[in-house]
Amino acid sequence: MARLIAEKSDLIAPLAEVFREYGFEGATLARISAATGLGKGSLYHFFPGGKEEMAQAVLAEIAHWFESHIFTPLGTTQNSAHAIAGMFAATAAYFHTGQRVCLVGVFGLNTTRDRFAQSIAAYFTRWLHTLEAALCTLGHKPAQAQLLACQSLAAIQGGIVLARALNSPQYFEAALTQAKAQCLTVSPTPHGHNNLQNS
Amino acid sequence: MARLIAEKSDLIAPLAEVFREYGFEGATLARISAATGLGKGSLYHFFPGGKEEMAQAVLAEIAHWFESHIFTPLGTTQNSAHAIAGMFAATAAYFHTGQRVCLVGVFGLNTTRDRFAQSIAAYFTRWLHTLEAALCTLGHKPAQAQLLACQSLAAIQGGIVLARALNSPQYFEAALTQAKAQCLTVSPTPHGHNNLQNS
DNA sequence: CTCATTCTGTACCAATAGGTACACTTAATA
DNA sequence: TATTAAGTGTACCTATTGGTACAGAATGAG
Repeated sequence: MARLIAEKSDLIAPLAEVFREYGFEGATLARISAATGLGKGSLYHFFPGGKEEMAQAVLAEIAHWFESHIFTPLGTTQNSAHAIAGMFAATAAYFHTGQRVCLVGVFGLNTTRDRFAQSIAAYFTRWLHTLEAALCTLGHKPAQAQLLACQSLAAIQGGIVLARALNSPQYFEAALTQAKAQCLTVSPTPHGHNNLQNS
Repeated sequence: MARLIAEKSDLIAPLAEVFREYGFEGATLARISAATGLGKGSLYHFFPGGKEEMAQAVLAEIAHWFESHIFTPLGTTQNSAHAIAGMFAATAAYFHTGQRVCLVGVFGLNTTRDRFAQSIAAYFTRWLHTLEAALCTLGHKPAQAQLLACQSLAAIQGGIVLARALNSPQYFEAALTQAKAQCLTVSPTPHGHNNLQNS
């Protein structure tokens, strides 16, 4: 069997950058071709379904990355304060402090949402629920945990919007520190199972 | 002088909706034509500069709307608690509780930003500074006011992303109530000029 | 070396993109 | 009612769009 000259997995990263920069409609095959260094022939060899299949592959890769780098650590790290702080740190790194756009969020904002509704919804619900569970473990009341998780994801996404719009990462950081502080400050702990002992 | 059959001002609203739904690149002249009910001839009569001029006109109208409905009230309303609460309410109404996208934010997320960088930056800086001033008037310390303003705008923008992605306004509301509560809860007021007297 | 498979470049396609040219209609004014 | 400017529809232009077809190059297995 012939060795693969170009690996499909090597294409995901440049593909993702093109979709991020130009959106789904603006990501023309010419731009994709330039970013990957591959002609249409190769592109359609790897992705017979065209742009739609390319975007699906990118979304799948993103889902996989977040699963192993964000969601799993968030759900398994013993010290939940560490887990949550780690999530904020990993997120800030992934999004280049807001200078790099969230592809899933961007796809959700225009009609591209209709094509990828399932992947988009899955991404955010998974994140929301994992964070919520970690917040409960930390000692937040369930209702409060739900609210904090929602607020935190909004801060991340909104921080990206502001940082991009004003072309400065400081706005991402400002939005994030507030959310992070609120997550890690557990209320007067009436009966919650607080485990801040060794953070 | 002949009366205008179609008024330029009547075109802004449908134009804005097309740009919101499809983004700048996805807003084709065919879609614009369908949304406005005007053919290319009329469109280019009103906007000789084409799509770019249309988008600029929409951004200008948005800037004007926010100036009179959000920024001016925020800066002039005597009771600053009322002013800030009013801003949140007006914002939620404008964005249809997160179901309607912020065109300025969306434009900032992809390469469209480069075309309209000035309008985009002006929109957010104006909002940021006006809110910051109102928060100071309320009694927040300057540094805290700056942080809260940034956090609030991030909550709004992030709330839109979540509400769109998950197709439910509840996420917008969740993100907003937290931010609003923090803005209106002024810290133990050591020497700040708090004016919550008749809210 | 041979061969089957994988990969790639080129040529091609119909459809649509944004934009222009211009003759035509509409309608307020004088 | 004639004039004049504003507004409109249609035809047309070139460039680019996503996508297909396919011959040929690369490559490891036998």
